[in-house]
Amino acid sequence: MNIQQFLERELTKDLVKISGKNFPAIVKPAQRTEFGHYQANGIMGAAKALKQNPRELAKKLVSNTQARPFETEIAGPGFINITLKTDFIADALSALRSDPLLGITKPKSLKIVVDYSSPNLAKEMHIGHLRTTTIGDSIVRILEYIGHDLVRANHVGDWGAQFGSLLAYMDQLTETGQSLSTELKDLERFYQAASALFKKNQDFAEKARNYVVKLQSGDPNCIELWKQFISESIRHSQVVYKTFDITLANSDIRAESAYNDDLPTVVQELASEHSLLVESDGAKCVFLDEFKGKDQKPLPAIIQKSDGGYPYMATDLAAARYRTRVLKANKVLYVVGVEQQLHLKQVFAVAKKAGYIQKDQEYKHLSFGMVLKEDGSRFKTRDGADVKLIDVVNEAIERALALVSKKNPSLSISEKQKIARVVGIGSIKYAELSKNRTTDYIFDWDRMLSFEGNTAPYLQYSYTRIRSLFRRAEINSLEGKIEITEEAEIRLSLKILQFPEAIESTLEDYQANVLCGYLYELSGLFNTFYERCPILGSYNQTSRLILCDLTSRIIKQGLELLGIKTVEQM
RNA sequence: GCGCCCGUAGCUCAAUCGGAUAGAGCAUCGGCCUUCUAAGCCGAGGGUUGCAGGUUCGAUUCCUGCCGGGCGUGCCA
Repeated sequence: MNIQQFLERELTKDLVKISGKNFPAIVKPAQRTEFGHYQANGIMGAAKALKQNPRELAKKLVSNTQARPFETEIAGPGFINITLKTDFIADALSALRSDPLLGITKPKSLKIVVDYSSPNLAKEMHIGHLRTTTIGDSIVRILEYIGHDLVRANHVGDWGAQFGSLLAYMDQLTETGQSLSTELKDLERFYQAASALFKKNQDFAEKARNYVVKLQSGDPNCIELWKQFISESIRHSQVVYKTFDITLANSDIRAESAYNDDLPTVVQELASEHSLLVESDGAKCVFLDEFKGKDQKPLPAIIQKSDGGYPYMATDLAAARYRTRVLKANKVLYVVGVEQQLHLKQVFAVAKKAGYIQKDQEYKHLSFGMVLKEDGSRFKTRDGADVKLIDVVNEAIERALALVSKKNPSLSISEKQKIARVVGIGSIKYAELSKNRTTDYIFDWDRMLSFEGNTAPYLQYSYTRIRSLFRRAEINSLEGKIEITEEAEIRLSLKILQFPEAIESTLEDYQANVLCGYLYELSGLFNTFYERCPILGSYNQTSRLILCDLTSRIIKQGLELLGIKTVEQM
């Protein structure tokens, strides 16, 4: 049950009754503890529209009480403060215990495509892929959890000019008798070596350009080399996904090249069926009024280049077409950097005109800011200075191992390693997810891998405290009345009951930091409760253990929705 | 030039889409481990929310103008 929605319904019903008009009660969680548990803010607005005194209106609303499970009180200019009765809270907690969804009401199931991670296979995954991969994976997990039908779309870049020099380099290595598999182990170095050759050696550059043509014309030898490179590169990224607990599987990959055969069709459909295509300077373009470039000139969406090649606009349109027609998606979410905003706007606009996006579908760009260095400058994409994602992950695990060894030296090596992995990976993901996704991200080892405060380890640690209690308690059933009396118990209980609200707010704009904030508050309230209220051996041990149990279930589930694991001790 | 985004405590970030006295963490300072894991808890200091106007009972939030920063702006992705 969503208490906020319950209160909203109840009070809005009453407000409509006394005002005769359809005013919402606007119920929100109380901002300060002295204001109770929730507050209704809609009375002031309603009173203004009715030209009435807000406090008078509030008085009517408050006195219009039948048997309500909450107390109301007028405050300030016309707020209504709402305090839930402890019986109500206890009953709601009881109901929650048997609910595998922890209070969430499943919405109507939709088919949702999430386009995320989508690395360029010509490069090794680097820190820039952290955001799309972590955010996308979390959104997928949350949407799936509440019952939607998810398609993970890993739209990897496996086509285009950058493969020319890679293939030429592969060819050259084979000719000189070097082991390809050895060289491909470090893709980043491989790419750098190839691009260095491209710059330095004119013959090589010529060969590379040749390879692009050969690749695009489907030359069998060339395709064979290409396939070898791609499968090696995919293997690399799957290792990163597995290490980093990302749910993307090989089968989630639908690469750019998968749309190759559709590209001429897209061009043809845009031209003949929709008359959208215009030739301009030799390129086939779609001009839409809403896009203006420099000097107010019309800005084209280039579908086919003057040399006959297809830019990613074409591929993205083909992908939209596929997602609509074949996948029949209700919703498509693109977890892509903010710098692609204009591009995606164009894709969506052209796709709508072409009927690749239907009126009842929602295509949405979930943008995120860039990864910056400490000095605020941008991580460059082609100078080879990018930090490999796998290195970040490994360093996090190392740091976590050092910390757990210090904090809990008595654990066995294998236990420490297991904990270090869970804590290290959790820290990186949480550092990313706990921030508003739309702002830029400053990459800082120390900050990212600090394990204090509002971090994954804090939540994971709270969880282990609870698990430790249950290990000590040695009980196998938790049957008994829930009795909450202490302030710390009430506040914790209320937060427990707000899990559905947290999930819903998170999904309003797909902001994982809302869920992070909720889990952090939950853990904080638990730790306060833990300090203030004795649990084992106390007069209401069972009731308190029930609170502990619910807290741990939510932390575990909530972290899982963020792609973060828990351990039993740390 | 034009379009979009951002500017909140020394630092990193919140503020549930207009609500009450702008909150956390880090850092600084002080207290709490012979009792359930101190990766914890309790407390203190720290703010003209870039600036100036406007809208209204009420603005970090909406509007206008400035200042500062970023990204994008026809054949890379």
